[in-house]
Amino acid sequence: MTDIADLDMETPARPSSGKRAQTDRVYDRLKHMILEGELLPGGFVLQEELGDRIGVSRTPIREALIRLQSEGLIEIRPRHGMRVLPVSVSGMREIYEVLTGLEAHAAKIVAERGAETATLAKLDEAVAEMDRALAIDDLAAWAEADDRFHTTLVAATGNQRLIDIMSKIFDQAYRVRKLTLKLRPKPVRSNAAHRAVVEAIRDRDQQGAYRIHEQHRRESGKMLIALLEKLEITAA
Amino acid sequence: MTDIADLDMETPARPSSGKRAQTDRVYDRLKHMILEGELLPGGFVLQEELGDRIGVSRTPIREALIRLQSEGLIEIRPRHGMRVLPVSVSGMREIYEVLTGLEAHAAKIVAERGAETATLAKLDEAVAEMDRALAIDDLAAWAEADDRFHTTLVAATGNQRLIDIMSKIFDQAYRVRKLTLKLRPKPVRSNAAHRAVVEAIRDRDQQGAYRIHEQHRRESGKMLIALLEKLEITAA
DNA sequence: AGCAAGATTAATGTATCCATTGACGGATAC
DNA sequence: GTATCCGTCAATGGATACATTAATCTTGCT
Repeated sequence: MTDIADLDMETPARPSSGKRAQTDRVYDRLKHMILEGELLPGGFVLQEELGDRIGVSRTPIREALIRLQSEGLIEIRPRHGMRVLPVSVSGMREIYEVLTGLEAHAAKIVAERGAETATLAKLDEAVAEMDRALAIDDLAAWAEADDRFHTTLVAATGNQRLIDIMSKIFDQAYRVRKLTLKLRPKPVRSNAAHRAVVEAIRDRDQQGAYRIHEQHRRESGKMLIALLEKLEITAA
Repeated sequence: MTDIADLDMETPARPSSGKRAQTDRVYDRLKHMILEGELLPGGFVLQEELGDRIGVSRTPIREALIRLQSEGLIEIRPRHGMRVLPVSVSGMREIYEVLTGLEAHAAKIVAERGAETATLAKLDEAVAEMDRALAIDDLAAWAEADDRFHTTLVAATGNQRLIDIMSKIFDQAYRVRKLTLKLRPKPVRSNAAHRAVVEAIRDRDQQGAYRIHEQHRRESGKMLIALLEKLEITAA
């Protein structure tokens, strides 16, 4: 019964355009609302209210909520509705631990296998952009380039499962990172670390890539946690 | 609006017993069927058929399927039903890459923070059990102890997100591991590696714990992949 | 015979309906 | 005044009904 042709389909392609089901649009919409802070943590919201707000019945709402819950963005509580989960300081610590381990591992893998020139170029470009942005104090641009760097690095492993996991973790951290962007010290050392990682990858230096990236993530994680503790920011 | 009391609830406790919703039971049931091979990869199964088989309407089926899909166990294809995803060789490679990176990182974290004596005892006990099982060629018992070792190690980090991610990855690998258990060479070196990891943790030797565990996972991954390639096993 | 366009059908996605159940408030007993 | 019990009610979980739509089959044409 197992068709040999099935093998290539192991990661089903989700049609990103064209006719999308209502559930998917609701999911995207809600996720956007959560990430961008239109829907804040704390209060419970009823399914019906969400339905009214988005203009759809409870069914697609429920299905979208199930997905969001399994991704750790919301909590569904039987007779209270759903609420956006706050990300506590300890939650952020968890997130950074995973981030550190997985990204450093990704750097090692990429260094081991060697990266395409196109990938290296993308990484270089991201670092250059970070420098540029930092020079003119454009934090938003810096953050964008930083994201791109990390995303490119992870994508370069070609490991879809790894990519998916990282993406979910990123989403969980998104709000906090956005909030703290303006408050954190200027990320000067960050750029140097990124550059060094690219170099290690280029040199096929597995251990170096791993060590440098791990160190970098660990430090920026520590910085962020310290910042959060100082600010007593608990939710974003 | 953000209640300070919310912080502790960040990881909502799922009531594991008591009144459970039908959706949850369907989810458990389906997951069990998939993991234990009662529902094989390859063929598409319609929602209605599942409903009939389990004795429930399509609604809870759909909701359970959404969860299973987001966990990477099945694929839902609009007019064909759902099918259990086969785990290809390359899929297994992905899984082991993640496993390797995360577990080694977990070992490092535990070594860094130091483990409770209870945890160390559990790990010791698991290793002892593995030895015992190996001596009498009881592969099932060995596998069970091996699982327990890895689960305990990851749990010892106390990082719920890490634990959840690992659990999902484990589930994905479950069928293949079960299939190959009888076919793989006797895991003699495995036990030694496990023992060494526990020692490193006991000595608070971060780097050692990381290096040994990474090496171990990497090797057993390679062995498994080679085995799969030889057998041309593509789905479980 | 082979192929294309249209009709048919079956499975889904969504809406709606209904029964269940847990939260809340008020009344009562202490 | 306080705590407890019970009744009410609202929100949910689940079943059902319905519209949509893509896959398949038919049929006619070349």
